Amino acid sequence: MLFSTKAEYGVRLMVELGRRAGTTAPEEAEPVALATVAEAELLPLSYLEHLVAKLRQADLVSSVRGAHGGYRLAKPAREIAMLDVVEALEGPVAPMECFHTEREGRVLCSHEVDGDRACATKLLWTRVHGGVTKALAGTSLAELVEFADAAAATAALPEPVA
Amino acid sequence: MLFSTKAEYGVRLMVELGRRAGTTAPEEAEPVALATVAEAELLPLSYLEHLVAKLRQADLVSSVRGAHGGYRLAKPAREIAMLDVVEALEGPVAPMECFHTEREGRVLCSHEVDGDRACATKLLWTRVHGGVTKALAGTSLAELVEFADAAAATAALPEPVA
DNA sequence: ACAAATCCTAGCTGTCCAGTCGGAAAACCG
DNA sequence: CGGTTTTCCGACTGGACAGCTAGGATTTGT
Ligand code: FES
Ligand code: FES
Repeated sequence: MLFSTKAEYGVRLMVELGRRAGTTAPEEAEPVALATVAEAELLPLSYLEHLVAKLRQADLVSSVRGAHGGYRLAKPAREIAMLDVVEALEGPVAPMECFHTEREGRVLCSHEVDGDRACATKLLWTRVHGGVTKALAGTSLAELVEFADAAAATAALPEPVA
Repeated sequence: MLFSTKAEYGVRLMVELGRRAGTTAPEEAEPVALATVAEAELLPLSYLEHLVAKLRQADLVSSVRGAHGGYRLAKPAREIAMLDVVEALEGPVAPMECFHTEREGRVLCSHEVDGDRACATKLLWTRVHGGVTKALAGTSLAELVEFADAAAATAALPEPVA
């Protein structure tokens, strides 16, 4: 059980955009060309194009076309929940094929739709689903950006000789 | 992102074994033929054979060969954590390909192994992983069995005429 | 001996991930 | 203007893996 690289790459992309924007309001930040982040993160450019398209459709990034164009965050990093990012890339997050969350948090599973019998495993998948969404929804892009900046800062320190 | 049907079917199988055992100690319970649970849960028998093999290797069920043979739980349902069940079926649970949990809970990811740079997304996947494992480890088979029994009981009530 | 069951290995079919490719449209620059 | 840089869009592919199925060998009750 794992997320695909769509999520991995897409999250990287968002973090990179967040880092370049820094503290400036997203509207004023310079758009970043996709080739730049592809080089920085060592990811295939042509693949990133597909991912960023989904992020744009979800209104998480905005684009500027033409020369000197690129992408920037559509809203400040603190207001972007990673749940939205991941769902934009991978579709609705559910632990099982048969598991569909209704709008009001009500859970449906195939066995119940069929109506024949109560589903024994629903309790388990509901808990798992809750754990994942809670972790995802409770993490903002800003947190990851800070985390990445902090890691880069310590890495940039002159290596003490052993 | 989802678990495969291996987990779904396997959990069903375990619940079924737990229900048939009832409150009797697992050693004394009659072994249940796989064909029985296949019929009860409408699952392909030949596929279940593969799944139960993994559960047996993980010492979650024990088998009795020959006529009147079958499977039973290897220990009381209350002592079986669903995390073990799922991991036996799907392998180690990790949200990403690049994400490996060391024995002491330490987390390694490919970027760090390469040593070149700190991984920006590790924070996120660590939280997700924690959410999933917490949900899975905190749920025992006994809980699911009780849940299933309760649901079956209400369903068995005579349907009030509309 | 026979039947009922577990056990084991192999293979098959579709789906989807990960990535490539080619080219169109849009905007800037001289 | 024309050329360059970029986003944008669709189609295509190669491989991996999920989800079975088939066939048989082995063990054990009656
Ligand atoms: S049918 Fe899978 S959770 Fe109910
Ligand atoms: S490389 Fe994926 S979590 Fe670090």
